[in-house]
Amino acid sequence: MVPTSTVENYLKTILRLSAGLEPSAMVSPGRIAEALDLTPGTVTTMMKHLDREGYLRYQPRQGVRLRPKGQRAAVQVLRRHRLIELFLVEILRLDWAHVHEEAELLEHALSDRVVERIDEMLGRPAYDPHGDPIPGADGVLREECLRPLSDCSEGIYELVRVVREDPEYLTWLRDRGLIPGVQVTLEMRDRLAGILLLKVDGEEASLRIGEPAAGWLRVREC
Amino acid sequence: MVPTSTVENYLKTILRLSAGLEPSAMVSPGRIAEALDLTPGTVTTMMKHLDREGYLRYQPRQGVRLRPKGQRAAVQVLRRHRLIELFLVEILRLDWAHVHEEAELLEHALSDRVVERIDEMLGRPAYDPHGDPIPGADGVLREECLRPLSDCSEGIYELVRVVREDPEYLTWLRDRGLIPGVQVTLEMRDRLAGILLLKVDGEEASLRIGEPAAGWLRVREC
DNA sequence: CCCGGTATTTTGAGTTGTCAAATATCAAAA
DNA sequence: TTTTGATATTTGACAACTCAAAATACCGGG
Repeated sequence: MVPTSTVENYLKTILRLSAGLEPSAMVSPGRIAEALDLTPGTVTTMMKHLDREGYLRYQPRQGVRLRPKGQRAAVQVLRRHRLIELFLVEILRLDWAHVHEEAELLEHALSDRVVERIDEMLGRPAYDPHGDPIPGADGVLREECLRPLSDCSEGIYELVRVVREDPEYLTWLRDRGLIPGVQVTLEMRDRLAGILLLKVDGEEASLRIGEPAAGWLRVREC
Repeated sequence: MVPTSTVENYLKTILRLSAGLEPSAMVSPGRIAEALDLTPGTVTTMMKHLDREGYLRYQPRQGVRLRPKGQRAAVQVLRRHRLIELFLVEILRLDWAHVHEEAELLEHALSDRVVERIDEMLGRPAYDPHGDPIPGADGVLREECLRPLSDCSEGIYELVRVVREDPEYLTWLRDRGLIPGVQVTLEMRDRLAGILLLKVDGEEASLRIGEPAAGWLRVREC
């Protein structure tokens, strides 16, 4: 009855892959295989299984769409994952560059009881250390429309979210004050060179950052 | 290279089963099967596997003895388990009656990094909430010789350890102030009836407890 | 010294999750 | 329309872990 951690990982990945798409859109097996680093055949097999179990709708050669049961399960995993990340940073004082990997393991091992205590202890937080929203215990996952900094024109923005887990990248960001909540000024951009010139609030010097690296940063207009 | 959580559970169980025995003693497959709730055949298969992997010495129809590699691995699991239990009680304020079950899951999912932070945060504790010693990071597991309260004669003792995980029993103990560190006076015992009369430090009334229930309590002479 | 009961091992099979490689499908280009 | 290339599915296999039940070994009493 209770999904295995393998199943949880599939569901979580499908949820992530379908974020932003219209609800009717299907996720292709290939993208799932890619995301989980599995062979396509493995994914096909599992999709049939998850369909039989009622987690999702699998239509051969079309793809897959979460059903309510799968959606609920996936959101709960996401909730655990993000609460754990915040817990590791806030309470255990772990480096934010590494908490994703840790949470990846722990998200399958924490009981509801422990998750509830953590949630309470952290004061029912709304965002994890990367700025991702933490779903409530009721399973409501609200999405915000944020813009990649790489799509913005000159102006003042609030850095809301970082959508990349790579520890080296995260360390680089933190060393330059680029953490969620900080105010950044996009002073100038050179579209031909693909470089942005930023002023990070609280930092001395301006900062040059390439378009790909700016693309992982999601901002809100101030 | 890294043991699966299944293997960790076998090793942990073998360590527990060989605690108190002389180091040359072998643990029988039957007892392992019993402890892990598996069929004997399953255990035989696994013992051969663990022998091949160098975790232990398996002698057919004799039993099994941990080798250094298996001993180390088992002690590390024990360390994780006990640190987690204490962490859950001290930091997360979970009920001590339930932390064993939680730790049983988490002990396989925590990285060394997290364990180290927890250890530090708790101030390098020596004992878990049940009074079991927590092995150091170096893998040293010291054993103390404690007496079951059911073997003691009238006198004053310190309750050091509770060697049973059953939540109902633990709740019952706590409600009567019987937690590790408390001083208890064995006022009288009725060997024929199999009942002990206790005075728990800080409690009003004396307490009657049966021999089996007293047998799970380990004490040190005051 | 054999005999019966208990503990252990063997055997054959099932489950879950995975891969490699052969095969099938489909849409877009030719 | 036919071909082609990308994507998806099928097939056969394997590794880890487990069980049920048959076969075997061991031990103590008669």
